[in-house]
Amino acid sequence: MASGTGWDQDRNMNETEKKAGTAKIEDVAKEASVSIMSVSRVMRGVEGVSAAKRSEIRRIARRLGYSPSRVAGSLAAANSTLIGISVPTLFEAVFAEILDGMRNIFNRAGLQTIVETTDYLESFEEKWVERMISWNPAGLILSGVYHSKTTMKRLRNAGIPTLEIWDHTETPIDMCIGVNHLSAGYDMGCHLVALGYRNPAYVGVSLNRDPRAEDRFEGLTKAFAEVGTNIRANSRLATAASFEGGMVGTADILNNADEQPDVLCFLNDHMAFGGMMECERRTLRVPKNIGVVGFNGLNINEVLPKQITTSVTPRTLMGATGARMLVSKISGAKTEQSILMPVEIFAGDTTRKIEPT
Amino acid sequence: MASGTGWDQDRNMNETEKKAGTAKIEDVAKEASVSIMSVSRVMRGVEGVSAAKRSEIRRIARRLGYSPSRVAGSLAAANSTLIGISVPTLFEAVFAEILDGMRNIFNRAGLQTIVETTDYLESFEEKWVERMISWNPAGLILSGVYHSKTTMKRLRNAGIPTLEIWDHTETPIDMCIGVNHLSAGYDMGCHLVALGYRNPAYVGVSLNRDPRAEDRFEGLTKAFAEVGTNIRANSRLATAASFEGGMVGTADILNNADEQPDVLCFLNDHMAFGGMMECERRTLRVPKNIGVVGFNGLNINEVLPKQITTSVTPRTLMGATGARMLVSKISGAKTEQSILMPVEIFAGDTTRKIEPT
DNA sequence: CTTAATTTTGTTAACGGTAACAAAGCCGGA
DNA sequence: TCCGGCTTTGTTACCGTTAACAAAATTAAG
Repeated sequence: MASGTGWDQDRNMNETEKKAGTAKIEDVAKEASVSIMSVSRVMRGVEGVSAAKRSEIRRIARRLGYSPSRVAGSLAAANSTLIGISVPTLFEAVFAEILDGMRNIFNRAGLQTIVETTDYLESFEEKWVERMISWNPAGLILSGVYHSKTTMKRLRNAGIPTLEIWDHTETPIDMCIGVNHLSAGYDMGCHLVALGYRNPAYVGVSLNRDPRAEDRFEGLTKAFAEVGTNIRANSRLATAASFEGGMVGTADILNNADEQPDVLCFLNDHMAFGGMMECERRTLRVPKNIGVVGFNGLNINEVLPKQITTSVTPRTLMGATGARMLVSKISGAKTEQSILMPVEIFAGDTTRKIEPT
Repeated sequence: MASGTGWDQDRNMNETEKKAGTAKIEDVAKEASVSIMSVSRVMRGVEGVSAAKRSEIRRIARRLGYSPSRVAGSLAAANSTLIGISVPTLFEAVFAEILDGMRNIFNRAGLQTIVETTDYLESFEEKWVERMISWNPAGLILSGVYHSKTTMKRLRNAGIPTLEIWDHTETPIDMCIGVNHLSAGYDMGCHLVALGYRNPAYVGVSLNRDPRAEDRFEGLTKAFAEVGTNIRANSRLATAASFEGGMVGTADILNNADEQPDVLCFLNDHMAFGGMMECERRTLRVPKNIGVVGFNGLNINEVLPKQITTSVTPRTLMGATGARMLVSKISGAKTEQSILMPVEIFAGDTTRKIEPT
């Protein structure tokens, strides 16, 4: 093969493999002495090439390390295999689970996903939408139903199949699947009221950060207001929805509240766990002396000796169903416009029936 | 504006906004009575357009809802703003944190990231690499240093800046930043040996699943072998590296081991926590009756009354540094080829000094 | 007022493919 | 042998943008 000199070796490689990754359809066509179209057909797996040529072209493409350019391809064919997905954060298992539910569906449909985090910033989401649109995606997925005006307008105009997930509205940009956070909060509130709790406190994060959490808080507030209690008066906002945030917020409340609360409601299960740890540290017994309530049904609950009372949301199913909706919309089928998923209250070991005082 | 009839309104919109999202550079150019190139220049923010035209073009582009096609753009300019990132899973906070560290760096550099999960499957990673290459990315990031042969060859040939992260090797495909899992395991093993533990057990997940965990186990094994103890004889493999997996594996060991272990080593902190819960359920006191050791420095540790002894890895910093390496390589600068990050042992409350028997 | 230098604007030819259509090759039947 | 129909192969014209260069307009200098 190579004659032995470095120069010849280089030259030889130049002919057969070149800079490899840079081989284009033309190189393959030349090497196989066929037209570019034949190569294109083989690479895309469409009919109309004789078996002999087909396998010959395949072999040469492999040898040259040819990889068809999706950039050129999707420009020419005006088709896209890209799904853009925006979530606020990947630290919340919620979104990891939603994404996990989507994965298989999109893979099977041959769609490529682009995941981006917005850190709960509308402005960031807006820029992301702009960037994504310029990639001509087959579909877009946004978290929640609150977006900037520009974002909404942009998406309505763009005519790209769009799915809003996790939150719910009857008037989505295009399609929507999620839970009703307001009623999730309200239902939990009613549950607590029914148990006899009358002196609740809330620990969350700064307002305007996570609108879903805000809605749940709103629901809780309403439920307690119906029995004449104002939970809002007794709330603390930590800087992060983390274990530690829950702990710090709880410490703050327990130190400073006029009257000791009989139940602590948290933005999510992470915070609830942190808060519960703080209670135990102070030898406040849960649920004997104080109740603890989270949100989401985090899987840490599986191993806790005292399972946290929480609202269980169907994350994986939501992801999978949402992905299916989007795929079917993309393929032109008629699709459900808006799906409301149920939230179930899990009555754990951190709340109990309270005797009326 | 609109004359009042539905038809006219439609017509009006047709002229000014069209199907909006579908406006192309040509439409803007026509509307502004300038050449396509002027519009292109304005949109890209390059010099050489008079202030008057510039703002006029901007206005019209906005009105028409014009969004430049990155697909066409990157084909023509042969430049790419895409960074492909592959991680095994998003359920491990490790990877979420690494990604978080990268985010700002890439954003600031104007690079778009595409995140994909491989579920620890080499075959999946291989397909992903193939797909990514066809998008002509500016750079690629893979998790770990173990990849299929095809993947390695493909990447070496493609000439795309590639970063391997989380694990470490002196012979990366291109660049590498991570920790040495083997010595992390070994160091923790030595730490435990020094504390006096001689009867360790291990709880992880099925072999060949997570090669990094495998390496750490190897290191642990070596450290204990040096004092004549075989930890491998006393190990359990759960199906998932979760809270529950840790609990189930622990129960299995405690039920079936010939001799009760004096310390339980876990694949990560999640499993360690689950295991600790199981110990407490059995009123086995930690660390009095049994030690518990995790890996990673999960942030749940911040709130636990007993902080888990663990190896702390610099995830966020690793992500940020890795992203910087890649960016600088992309921009043609000379770059470090391989960076080894330190792992620190955190001596928590779940291990103690053991008296020699 | 010229002329040169500089800035602004426009033209042409890619970028790497695909769609749509045209041409060529192959087959059996008349 | 010739014809029509089917399959295989090739040609041409884009897809929406940018690089490179050319032309026109403007400004500065003499």
